[in-house]
Amino acid sequence: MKNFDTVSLSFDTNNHDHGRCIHTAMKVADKLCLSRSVRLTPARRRVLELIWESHHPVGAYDVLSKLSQESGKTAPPTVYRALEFLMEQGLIHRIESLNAYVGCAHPAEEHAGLFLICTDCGCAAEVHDEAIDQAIVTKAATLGFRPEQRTLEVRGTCPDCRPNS
Amino acid sequence: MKNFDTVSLSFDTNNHDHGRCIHTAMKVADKLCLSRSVRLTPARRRVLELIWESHHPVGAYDVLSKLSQESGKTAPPTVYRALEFLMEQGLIHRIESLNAYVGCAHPAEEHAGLFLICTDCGCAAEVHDEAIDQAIVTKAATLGFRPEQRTLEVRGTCPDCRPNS
DNA sequence: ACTGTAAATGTTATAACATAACAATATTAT
DNA sequence: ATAATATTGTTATGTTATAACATTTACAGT
Repeated sequence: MKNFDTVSLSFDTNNHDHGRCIHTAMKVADKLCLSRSVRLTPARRRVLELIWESHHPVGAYDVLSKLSQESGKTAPPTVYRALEFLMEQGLIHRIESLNAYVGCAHPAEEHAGLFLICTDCGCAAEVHDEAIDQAIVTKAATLGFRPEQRTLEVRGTCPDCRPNS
Repeated sequence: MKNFDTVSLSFDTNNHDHGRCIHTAMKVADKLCLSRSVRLTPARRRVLELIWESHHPVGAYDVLSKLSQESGKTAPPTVYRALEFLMEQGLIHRIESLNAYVGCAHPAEEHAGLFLICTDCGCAAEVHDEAIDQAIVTKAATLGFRPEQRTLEVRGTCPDCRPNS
């Protein structure tokens, strides 16, 4: 049921308490970095917050321009380094089909996610499904392929954007 | 068994008769375009051939430079237009995680593929699996999400590159 | 507290990927 | 032949990402 909750939150961008959403994400990030003895520096932390400002995947240059607005001239490497760190720590995911980044709702757990991306409102929900994982692993094994990392992005229409039918 | 054959071909880049591979792909493309009354012009055809030169996904600018070598100065839009056309016709697929393009082995059929990409040799095999398709569709339905298009790319090690274990 | 080392950040430049806009040419249907 | 449409050429620019090297900051050991 937990996954479903996550998804509900993600899709329901107008009605959920997103401030709380961000707050929780940041607390989890703080705790996680502390426990791993890696440094969630102010710059990295701010980038994470900016990404969490919505459930829409955010481009690196969007982050960059916000950063520039609030902290004066900032160069791309600043953002990309922060993104790289956050990805390594599992705090964000990259949406390959959008060249954009989105906060991860449960960074502590190892996971291979599935992103449902609404082409109407632009929101992206990260969900998990054992049956999908299993099917992919099985298929790969059949072919003698050893999977290491994966990208699964589904574009379509989310429940909030769908004319009720 | 057909999928397995396809995959074997794709992974077995050194041993299969790739000339034949290309030849078949081009014939299918010709036939398909004819049947659809769309024009596989020389430029488009050549781009398709270049992409089929290997089972490795090819970047747009790789295609561009080959085209420039053989036909004199060529500009990016030439390549991107051809790629767009070939994608529309299902003759190639885009690998989002690599910003690269790869030939489609069965362009006539509607399909949502899965790409197994070897991080060692760089080859990409397109496979299909009913169980995976089903699991994704089911999950989406459960969440009220209407899927329209999807990207599924698995990076890992292919059988040819794996130390026999 | 001092200092050497490693980590992080700043800075400049450029690479890599992609499209907008408009002109010219080729194809097709009539 | 000609008008309408599709394709290609051309120039410029937009977007995404990284290389390379300088500087600053944090931290561990003394």
